[in-house]
Amino acid sequence: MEYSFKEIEPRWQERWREDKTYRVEVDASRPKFYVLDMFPYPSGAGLHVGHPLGYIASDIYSRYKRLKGFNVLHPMGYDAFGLPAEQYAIQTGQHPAVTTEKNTARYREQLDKIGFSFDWDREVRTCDPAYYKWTQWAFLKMFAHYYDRAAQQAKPIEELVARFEQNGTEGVDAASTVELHFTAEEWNNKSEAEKEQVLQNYRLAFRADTMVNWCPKLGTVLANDEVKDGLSVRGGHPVEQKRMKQWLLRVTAYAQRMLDGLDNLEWSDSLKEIQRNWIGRSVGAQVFFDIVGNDKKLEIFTTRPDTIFGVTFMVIAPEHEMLSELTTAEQKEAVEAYIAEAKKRSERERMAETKRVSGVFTGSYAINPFTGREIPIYASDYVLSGYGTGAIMAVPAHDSRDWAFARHFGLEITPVVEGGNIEESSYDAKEGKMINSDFLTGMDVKEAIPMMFQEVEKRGLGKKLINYRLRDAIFSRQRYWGEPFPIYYKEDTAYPLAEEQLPLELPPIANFGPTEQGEPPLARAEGWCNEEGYPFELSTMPGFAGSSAYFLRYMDPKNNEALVSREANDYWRQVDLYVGGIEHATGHLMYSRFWNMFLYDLGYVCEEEPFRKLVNQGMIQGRSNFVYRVVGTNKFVSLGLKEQYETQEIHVDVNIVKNDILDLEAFKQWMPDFANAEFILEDGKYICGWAIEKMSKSMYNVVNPDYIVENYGADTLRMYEMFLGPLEQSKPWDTNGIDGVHKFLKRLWRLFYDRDGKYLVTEEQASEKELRTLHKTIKKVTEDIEHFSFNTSVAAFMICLNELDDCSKREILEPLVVLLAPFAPHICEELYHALGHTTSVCDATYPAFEEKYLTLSTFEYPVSINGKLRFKKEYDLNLDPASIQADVVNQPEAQKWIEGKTPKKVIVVKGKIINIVI
RNA sequence: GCGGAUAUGGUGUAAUUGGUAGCCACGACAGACUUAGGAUCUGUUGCCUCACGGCGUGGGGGUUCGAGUCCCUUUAUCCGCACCA
Repeated sequence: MEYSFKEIEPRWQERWREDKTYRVEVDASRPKFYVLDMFPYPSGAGLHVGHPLGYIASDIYSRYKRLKGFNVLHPMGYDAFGLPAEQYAIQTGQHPAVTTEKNTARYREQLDKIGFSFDWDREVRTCDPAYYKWTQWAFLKMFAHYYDRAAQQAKPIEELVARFEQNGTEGVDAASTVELHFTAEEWNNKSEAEKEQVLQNYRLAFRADTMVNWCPKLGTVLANDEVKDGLSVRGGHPVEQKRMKQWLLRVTAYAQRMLDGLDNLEWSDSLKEIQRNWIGRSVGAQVFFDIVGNDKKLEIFTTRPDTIFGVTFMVIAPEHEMLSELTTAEQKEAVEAYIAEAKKRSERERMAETKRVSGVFTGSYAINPFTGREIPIYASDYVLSGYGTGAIMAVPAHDSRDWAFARHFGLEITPVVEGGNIEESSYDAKEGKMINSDFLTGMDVKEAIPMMFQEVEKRGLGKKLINYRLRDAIFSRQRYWGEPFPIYYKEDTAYPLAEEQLPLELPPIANFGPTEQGEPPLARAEGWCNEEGYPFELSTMPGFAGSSAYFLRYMDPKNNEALVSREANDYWRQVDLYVGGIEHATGHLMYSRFWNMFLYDLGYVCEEEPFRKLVNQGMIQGRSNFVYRVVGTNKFVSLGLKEQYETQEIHVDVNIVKNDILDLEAFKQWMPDFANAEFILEDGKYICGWAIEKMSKSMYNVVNPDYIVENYGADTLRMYEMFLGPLEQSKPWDTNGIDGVHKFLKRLWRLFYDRDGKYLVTEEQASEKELRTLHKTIKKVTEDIEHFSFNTSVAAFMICLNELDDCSKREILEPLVVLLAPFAPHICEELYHALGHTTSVCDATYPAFEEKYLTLSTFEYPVSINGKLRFKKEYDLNLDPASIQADVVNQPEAQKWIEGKTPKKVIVVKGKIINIVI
């Protein structure tokens, strides 16, 4: 009987579905473990072989934990709102819900074939009203709260209103868009709309008129993490800066907590570093500079207050609100020309030309508060309006950008720190002795910085301040296929829906593009207003809204009363292991931490951080194959001979190439153009060229998991994906090599059944050697799983089989099958039952290794003498190292090399003699 | 420019964490069984050399009895951030 995966795998998948083998419930008697995958966006292209990599790893870990006695929550769902379905809808008129449903079914079919242990009863879809009710609910909560910085916590907005009514802004320390000051009287005299206007400055979900990333091609605004190099991440369309009124989430309120929280997470250092950079904390000083002939002061932010004696000019951003006021009559024309030019340049150009120096003198002067000198104020786009105060004090001697600017405009460069050669470049390092700096002169930079923080405060010039690069997240999209905002408008004032009115369902429309007036598609919806006729918000929520709390919903997916019940949350708490791509570092992984912290502040969840341990699987790249057409003919020349001809390189479908050898018949049938192809072969074969590229349809290098399952089985696919290399490393998919893993499973099968289907397993006692092999394997595999080193654990199974040498003893095979079950569940389930069990291998007991089998016997070790002699001898581990030394020295073999001399030194490491020095 | 990661046979990789470099596979070569093989099994396979032996973990240097592993330096590739004051 042959190993027939085609028969075995569907049979067990069916059985698992019927028996609900993977259903999981709260069970206080057992320890819990929560393993989560990043849920997929169901795209029309279906899964390729790279998508399941992380899912397979997490599935192995889930199954392993289950065998170890944990109650494992391992759910799956779909991130179903999104751009591609909507773009498709605009082109075809087909409703995104229909496309999404179709794609989801296809995904499910593909996932099922791989044999995952998901509890599908807990499936969530972000586009399901019963699900997005809770996305809208969280939004309403954010709308109804502000962030109290003193208490480091979100609090109800009513508490803030009460404080305003009592004392105005006096004593209020709240996260806000701009710092406001008013008295209780002023507050109480405001109209309802005016009060709301003020509150928008504090709400955690708020509407503001800000500079946003506007993508004209997509017709929507985008968050910072959705833009890269001035292009939209989805589609690669140009993005411009535009002032618009948009909904935002005040994620900046949580900047410090998100930064601090990283320290206690088991995430990779590189991922933590990306988040730290994205938050971008910097400690500096706010300093106010007097302006000549103006009562107002110019506020700047600097991290180098120590260099203040070297300030020779000031620079403000072209968008700075004081620019027109600072511009003198003589400079008006030049400044306006500069602003006009700066506006014309796209964000992309501006970023590409960072070396270009441009700017304009405003005509005004500021006064250096320490030297009393008058210094010119310039405007330049190298100063960003969005960071700090949009104004800087320029220290050309110690900042390379200021240096370039000073050189360009012929401004003075005064060194204040010793070091470097300021004729050639600025000296930016934060080390050295201070010079030309009055009372700082002679000090070290490291002493001068804290000294100046004090001095600035003492003189009333400003104060120490912490700045973050993190921006509030733009939360509205001018799109259809997303969660509607539970918001309606009276005049221009936003009002929340009552919780009881949720979910506010997406209305049906027929045309999915923006209106002629440029309004979002929801403007086309009939009766898109509340009972009183007040219109609802026309934008919808962004993609990250639905994925920000889905891990909580899995804990209690059918609850209609709460996002997650207290009972379920208290049990499952947080995700113990999260597996997914690093591309979500500054998007989803930031937003869901924010979202979770907010719910934590409100007492809805019991853990501040959502994901305790996170593993980033690497990307699977494609491995493309090429054929070489002789130019102007229909002849194709094999790789080794192509230098003799003038050839054209053509991508060929990797599925008709094996081990880089082209299947000639399949090639002829592949495309009509090649039906009459002729070949110039080498050794009777056509050898293709290859290259590592992104896996994509246009490169014909997409390998479909169904294809692998069809030809080798799910168990082979699972093991081969793990065998390919370390989980976290990016690597190309190469179907060559899959035979090795497949052969392993066939050999395992052979230990149970011979060719004629005769059952071979015996009750015979295992030998010492066999037991050693088994226990060595258990130890190795267990350790490797714990370290997510699945490639080496697969190798360990292969070594085990090599060493076992056709052993068909139950004593060995039964533990082995359980050990292998997380990797190859179908065949192991089959073999486990063949051993006489009637329950699932998922409920077996994980085999423990016994140390005695590993340590009882003697072991081999090497000895080298002066790096020359190498010989082996077996010793008992329990022997005293000293006696081993004596023994080795006295051995004739060793003596021959020592040649009668007394060794100077015998080096023993962990009871092993490593070297003898004569 | 700043930050992070990686570099080992023809290929994917491994290395008890400072201790015989190349485990486990793929591929290749040879053989066995076969009508046949893209099945199965056995053997060989880092490089140079008939061999003895020598060389070998991107390059150069260092620490050490001993370095793929630690330190310095350099090159290449990938990733993240990018006028962040």
